[in-house]
Amino acid sequence: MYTAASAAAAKRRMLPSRGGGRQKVHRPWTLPEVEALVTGVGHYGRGQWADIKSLEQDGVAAALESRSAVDLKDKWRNLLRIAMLPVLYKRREATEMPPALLARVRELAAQKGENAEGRTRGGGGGRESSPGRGMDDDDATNASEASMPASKGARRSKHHSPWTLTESKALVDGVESCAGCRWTVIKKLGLESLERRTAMDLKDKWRNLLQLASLPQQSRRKAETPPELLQRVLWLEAKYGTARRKGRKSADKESAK
DNA sequence: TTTAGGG
DNA sequence: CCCTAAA
Repeated sequence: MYTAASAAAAKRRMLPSRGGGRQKVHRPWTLPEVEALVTGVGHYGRGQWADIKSLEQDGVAAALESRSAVDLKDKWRNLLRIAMLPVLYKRREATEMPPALLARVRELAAQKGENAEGRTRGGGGGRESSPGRGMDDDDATNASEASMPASKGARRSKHHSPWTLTESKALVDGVESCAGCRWTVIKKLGLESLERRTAMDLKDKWRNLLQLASLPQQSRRKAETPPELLQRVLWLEAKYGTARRKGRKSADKESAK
């Protein structure tokens, strides 16, 4: 909270040897900087902070030269709060922020959660055309999409692979029913929820679930993944994990348990 | 290395 | 702004 934040700030402030240069001492954002940030988000969308920082167009890169990608991310978050809950920032920067700019922020924020990337992995003819992914296909409001370079979709090999709880559950179900078989086999079970995930994705996710399940709840980020599911992960891993690594069917494990 | 969130 | 889990 504030105590921790201020404490960290104080600690930071007193540390004499902050090294060779930047002192990182609260540098209020100037209007030009904020405008550059907004322009950047308008071009690449939220995220892509590194790209925005390098955007030469309109002098965005120049204006944000002294700000790191993380700074951009933090500032955007603050701008969003100011734009969405003005009442909570009455006598602050909000008053110095041009209403039109805040309106633009809200506009960009409403720009939908961006287009989901097209996972193209492995060579096994992954067709994944995503038939019914549509939760809400309202793209009619993509007014500024035209100004956005096709940079999202082409260079989306990394970053973001938001697994939904439904997918995670499906994965656990798959592991359970497959009893120690390979990920490629689980993939072939044809679970609808796992349509857009490759065998490697399943492996990676399972690894993450395992890590999550192994961490003390105190260390867990949010409460996204239900403890019950994580519990099942631990149980299934203990039961079939070894078998999977050895490439066996573990028919004996069944009774051994 | 970069991004997302909590601190 | 910092710290750090995730990817």
